[in-house]
Amino acid sequence: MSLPHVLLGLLSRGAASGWDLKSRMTRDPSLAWDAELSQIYPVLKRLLRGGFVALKRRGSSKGPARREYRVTPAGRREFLDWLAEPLHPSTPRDAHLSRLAFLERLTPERRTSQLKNFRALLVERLKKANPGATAARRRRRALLETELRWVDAELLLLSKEEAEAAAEADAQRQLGL
Amino acid sequence: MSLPHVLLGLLSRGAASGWDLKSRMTRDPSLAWDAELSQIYPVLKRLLRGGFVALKRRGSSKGPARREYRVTPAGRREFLDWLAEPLHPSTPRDAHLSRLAFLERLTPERRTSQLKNFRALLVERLKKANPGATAARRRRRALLETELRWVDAELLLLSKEEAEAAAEADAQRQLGL
DNA sequence: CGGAGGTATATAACCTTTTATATACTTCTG
DNA sequence: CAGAAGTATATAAAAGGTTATATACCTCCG
Repeated sequence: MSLPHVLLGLLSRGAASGWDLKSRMTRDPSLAWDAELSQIYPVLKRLLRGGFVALKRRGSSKGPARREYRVTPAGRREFLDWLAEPLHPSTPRDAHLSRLAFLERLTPERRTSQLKNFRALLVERLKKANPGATAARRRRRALLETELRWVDAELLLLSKEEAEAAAEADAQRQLGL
Repeated sequence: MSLPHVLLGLLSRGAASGWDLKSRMTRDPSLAWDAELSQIYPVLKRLLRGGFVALKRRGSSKGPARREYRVTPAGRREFLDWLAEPLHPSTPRDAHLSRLAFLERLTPERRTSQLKNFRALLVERLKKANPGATAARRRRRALLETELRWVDAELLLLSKEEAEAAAEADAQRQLGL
């Protein structure tokens, strides 16, 4: 049940429409949250009915009229209460990483290619990572860097294994002669 | 849609009941997945109907009869296909970390106490972290260690800020004399 | 001027996950 | 022997999240 609170948090950085909120969430991965527009619109309505946000209609230069929301004092209070709740490190679900847990089931070649692909994507993310202006961004960057180091270590292990296997095959061939 | 595949993966480490699968998932955080029993039982039924697992009823020494499942060849194939899909680093949703993104909204004192609490929980997790027998476990451990270093850096920053603020207050007092 | 593409809101249908509740059998403890 | 606690399965209801689809207005390009 974070979405409403995250929206309140984003709104308290400045009034915004549902569309704006979606792009703010998508643009900033350090937020650790994202949602579809189809989820955002109903939540904004609920927040409006609850008095946590106020609505201002605004003609827009492009497209249909924008519905801009800003937080009310009640909304700010709700947000701050949420923010003050104790923080836990979590082990969130991750569809891709759960695959990682079974990596050893693949052949070394496939494992290597999976990890190389993963590495390339990590590097891309690191390039895009925002400078560490906030604690959350510094955290994100540090984690990405660690993950990169980890992939490299795994790739190294795999290449060593391969070299050993090759050496052994060589030795066998020598014996055969 | 990972749960069915994760269950197949766990089952291919050895036949198990729904109850066993739940405890395997909960015990191993490097899996990056967990689910409630109420979700596991229906999924196992679906897998059974689909021919991906086979059932063996077993009287149990304690409690009602166990329904033990094992993967079929079709299940193994399905699992390996899933495993071979390209891996992406992801930015999963995390209810707690999304709170972190707004940390700067709290007063420095509250921030410090939040981070100290977070730190204590991290240390606990690190203690429990399994030795790095698999790539996924090595990854998890590395990330936890990085997170710990990050919290310490943030706490250091905060204490410096506090010291500066104190010094300034001191200077003002001196001027007032 | 027709269509592609971006801005903007909205809803229905579907799937996944959580929470609540029920049942059954066993062992251990008071 | 009553009740708590652990093992085990099961289902219903609610909440949360994704995918698909519709509408509307604008600009730019051919």
